[in-house]
Amino acid sequence: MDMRETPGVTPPHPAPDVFGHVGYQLKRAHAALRAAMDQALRAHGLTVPQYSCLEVLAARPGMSNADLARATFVSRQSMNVVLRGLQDAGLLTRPATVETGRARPATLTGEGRRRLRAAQEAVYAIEARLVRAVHEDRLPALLADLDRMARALSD
Amino acid sequence: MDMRETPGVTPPHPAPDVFGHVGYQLKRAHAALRAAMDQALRAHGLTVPQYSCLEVLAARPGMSNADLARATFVSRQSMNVVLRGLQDAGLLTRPATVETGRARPATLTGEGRRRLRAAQEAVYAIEARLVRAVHEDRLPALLADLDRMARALSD
DNA sequence: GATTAGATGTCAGGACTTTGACATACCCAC
DNA sequence: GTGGGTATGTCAAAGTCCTGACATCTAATC
Repeated sequence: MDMRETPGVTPPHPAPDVFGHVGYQLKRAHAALRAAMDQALRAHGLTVPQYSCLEVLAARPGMSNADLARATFVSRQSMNVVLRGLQDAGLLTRPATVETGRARPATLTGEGRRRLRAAQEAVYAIEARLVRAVHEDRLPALLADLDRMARALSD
Repeated sequence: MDMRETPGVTPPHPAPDVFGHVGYQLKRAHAALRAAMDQALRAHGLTVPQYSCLEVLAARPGMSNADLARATFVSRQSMNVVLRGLQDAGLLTRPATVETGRARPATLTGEGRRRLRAAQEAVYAIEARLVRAVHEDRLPALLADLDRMARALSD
């Protein structure tokens, strides 16, 4: 057994130090993705939260503020200002009033779809680099592992 | 071939929508990890950047402000305020002056090591949940994929 | 030795995000 | 119907982080 001068907490798996932990590598990959997306989207006049909102909204039209916040992993308040900005820019519309409940469904405008399509060209190039980086046979396994990790921490 | 009503950009791999993209699942897993760590560290009076700084510093004593910023994926300015806070709390020390260059090496104090060890107990429990979530035979492959993705976006 | 480039620490300003709080609206048991 | 629980939208305040900028220090180049 390991008899070095480590009276500390034993890590849950064999790793020489923090840099070998799953959490650290997850953070590192996410930081790289965030930086790449930030730079790519700057040319299109969009921030990452704005793009995420448009992308999710294109896949699931009619989502409410709270729905979008959960789907993009930010607070309702943050998504609220994002929606305001996109609405003022004419990229999406929300009914001023709604017959039942408080949730106002948001839908993309034509201009919103156009801007999203232009931005997707840049972002999908990044996604393609991610996909090429992993061995293509292992891509489904990677997606499954990410999903299981996320759900393991959410219960 | 796919003949649905999609005149948009074709995604780089088969996924019904955004939620199947690698980038999205990466973001989701990271958000779950961040939330879990935030909650776990609150009991120990540490923020995630503070804990990251202590953890990295324990693995590589004597790192400078810029070194720590790069290792924890924040700006030098953010790391500077983190170091100030930890220094004021007596968890690490930096020499006021240095014989050569501007970089002041930071080292943990005894109290810093004690606080880190206490916090590690909580954080390593989260890391253990991550490790259990993935099939243990695939853990090395997962770490390799995360590493390759991060490096693929950093060149 | 002077100069240029690169790296570091720090300050000021602004942008973004979160926490806390409150009012409104639905749903379900009773 | 009524009360409790839950979900939503929004406001205010605080915290966090980043971009831009500048001075300092080293090392390489001429």
